[in-house]
Amino acid sequence: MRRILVTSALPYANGSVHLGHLLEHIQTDIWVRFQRMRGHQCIYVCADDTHGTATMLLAERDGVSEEELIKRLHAEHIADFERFHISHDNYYSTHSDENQYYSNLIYTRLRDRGFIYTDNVEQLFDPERKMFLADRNVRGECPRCGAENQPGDNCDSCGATYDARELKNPVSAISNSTPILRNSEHYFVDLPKFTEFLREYIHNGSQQPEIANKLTEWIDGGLRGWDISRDAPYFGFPIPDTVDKFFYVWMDAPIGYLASFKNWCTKNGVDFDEFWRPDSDCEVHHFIGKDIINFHCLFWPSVLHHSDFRTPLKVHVHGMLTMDSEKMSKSRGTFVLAQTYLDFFDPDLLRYYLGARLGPNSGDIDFGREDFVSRVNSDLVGKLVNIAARSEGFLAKNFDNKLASELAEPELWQEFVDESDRIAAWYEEGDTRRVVRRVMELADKCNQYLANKAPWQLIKDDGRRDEVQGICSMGINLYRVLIGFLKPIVPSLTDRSEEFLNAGPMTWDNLTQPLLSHRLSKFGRLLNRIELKTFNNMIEAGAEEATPKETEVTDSDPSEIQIDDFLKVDLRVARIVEADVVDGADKLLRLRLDVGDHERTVLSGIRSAYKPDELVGRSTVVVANLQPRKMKFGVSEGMVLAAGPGGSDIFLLAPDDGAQPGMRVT
RNA sequence: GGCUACGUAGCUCAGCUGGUUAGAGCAUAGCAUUCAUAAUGCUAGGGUCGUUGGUUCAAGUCCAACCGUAGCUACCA
Repeated sequence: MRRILVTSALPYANGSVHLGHLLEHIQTDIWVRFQRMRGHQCIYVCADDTHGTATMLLAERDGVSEEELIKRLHAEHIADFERFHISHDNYYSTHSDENQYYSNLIYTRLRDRGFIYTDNVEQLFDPERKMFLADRNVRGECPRCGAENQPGDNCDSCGATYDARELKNPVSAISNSTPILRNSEHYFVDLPKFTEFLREYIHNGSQQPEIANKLTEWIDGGLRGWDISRDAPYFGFPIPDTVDKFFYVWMDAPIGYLASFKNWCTKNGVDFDEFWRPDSDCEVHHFIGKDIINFHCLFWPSVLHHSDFRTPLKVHVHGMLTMDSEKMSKSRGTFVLAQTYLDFFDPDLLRYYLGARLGPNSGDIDFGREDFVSRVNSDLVGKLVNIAARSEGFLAKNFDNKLASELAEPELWQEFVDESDRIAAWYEEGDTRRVVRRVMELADKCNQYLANKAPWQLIKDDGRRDEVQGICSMGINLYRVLIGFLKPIVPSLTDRSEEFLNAGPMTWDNLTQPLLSHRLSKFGRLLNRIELKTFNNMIEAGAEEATPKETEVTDSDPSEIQIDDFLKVDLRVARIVEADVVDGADKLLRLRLDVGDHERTVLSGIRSAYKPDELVGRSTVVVANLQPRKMKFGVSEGMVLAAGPGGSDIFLLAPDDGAQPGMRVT
């Protein structure tokens, strides 16, 4: 049994989970589920990346503490990933005791060995906010072409790169004041000292070939010291034995992998050092996007190696996600949030589509809406699931759902089973698009077999009933192998299939044993076709969501409203008289509300936290003058109020005893 | 600008170390079929493999230049 630790890059705690995050977590999760299915110990950890100026400014804008902000997003991120069946063993935070401990430990080890030096850095300083400005927080005129309102690192207009200090007429993007130059002492990791180590490390098989090329280029260009300190005010960990110096967020972010794992180890009684001591024979795998290879393939292994930790066995780098061949864009609506996607589609469909597109190299992945719809409909529904559906009918009607006692076509069965090793090898190297392609070829083969045998003809002949049973049992058994091969990619479709197959969870070993003389349980609908229209609706919804948010950011004072604004909202006490689940919707409950003089129907997305029965008879608060909204499953006439991040953490508001339906809330 | 990838049918891609008439799926058209969530099977059309040169008996496959696309260019999170 291999012992494997796996990570995905840490999502930053300043926004919601979107399709870009999901690409990475789905890729990782497929790999993780595959390893577990093979019987290996595979621990998958992640965390929120919480530190830095961005968190600080965002918290300030929202008028909350950084801790509150990151706590809220943490809960939201966990809920989002869960709904996509991302099987993290621990989803932690870089703002944790463990992380501070390891950050300090690594830093002091590096320092005591002479790998840290200090240097004076002259930087733009915002005199009003009393803080140093990162390049992105300065705007000014390009020193080369004179274009206005350019950021502090390079010019969008002419492409020049420069130092923020060269900008003409610089302005702080935070306070609009004019920055001044100021000196500050910074702490550096002496990266050039690690050059020889890195040259060896990047060719030890831990990197994809094209990534190793890229890294070689950087190393050949000469490494510079890595600035790991930031001045106060900064949301982060103070650097030991300094005043007002903090670790740069990229210093403690990867250490968050250690912290999250340590936290899990403590809870599960596992020895952390088994995995992280230099001579460990456990495996460590990182999954990242190609935008952050410098941090993970240069800084991170250097830092680990020189502070007595093992280095990662492999860094799996994927490309960026584009939508319809364009960058994801908030205003176009193609910057799709996890929550938006879930309002429209089953998570397995995204997993399938991305799985079908992802390979072992770091090329970009384009999400084509027509491609998505067609792959789901023809591959998953038309080819694969259809095999089960068309076979099952005969078995249910004529054979009491019982499979034949032997295989009708042992050679065909063997041909499918023989693919097991090849497919496993593709999973291992992250080539899931090959897995999917091969499985679909086999599905074609299976449909050909069924078309050839035409059991719907044979069944008319009483003397050939056994043949029909044999053919359909083949269909079911072949379906089982195929869905088993795809289990890491589409876990919930597999769950439903396993239930129907009635033979327990599939492992990589047992899926190559045929089911004989076995009784299936009742067949339910496994998957629905989708429409392009739904996809377009999702994009529209995404665009709508994005619009108000962006104006909010630019508005000078968005947080205050007038009393009139509040009084426009007609809040009423309502009693829930009926509550039902909505057929076909995952998240909605249909509530019948008594609001005093009449009753009305409200569709509410609280199904993940409440059962219909527990709601009937309760009082709550409803927005009574909300424009009725047509939803996919009917018209909703209002909105009930609830708090919480979502998932099982939704809390319906309730008035104290005595409040009667129809009373206005003021 | 430099670097790293990529550029094969309308779309998404296979084509391993160069070797018979360049493949698949989707889409399109025709036929068949009706067990299945209109699902499936068979057949057909469609590509001078980004361009131009070169190496070779032989190149989509190697080399060079050029064109185009994407990303990176580290003190941005």
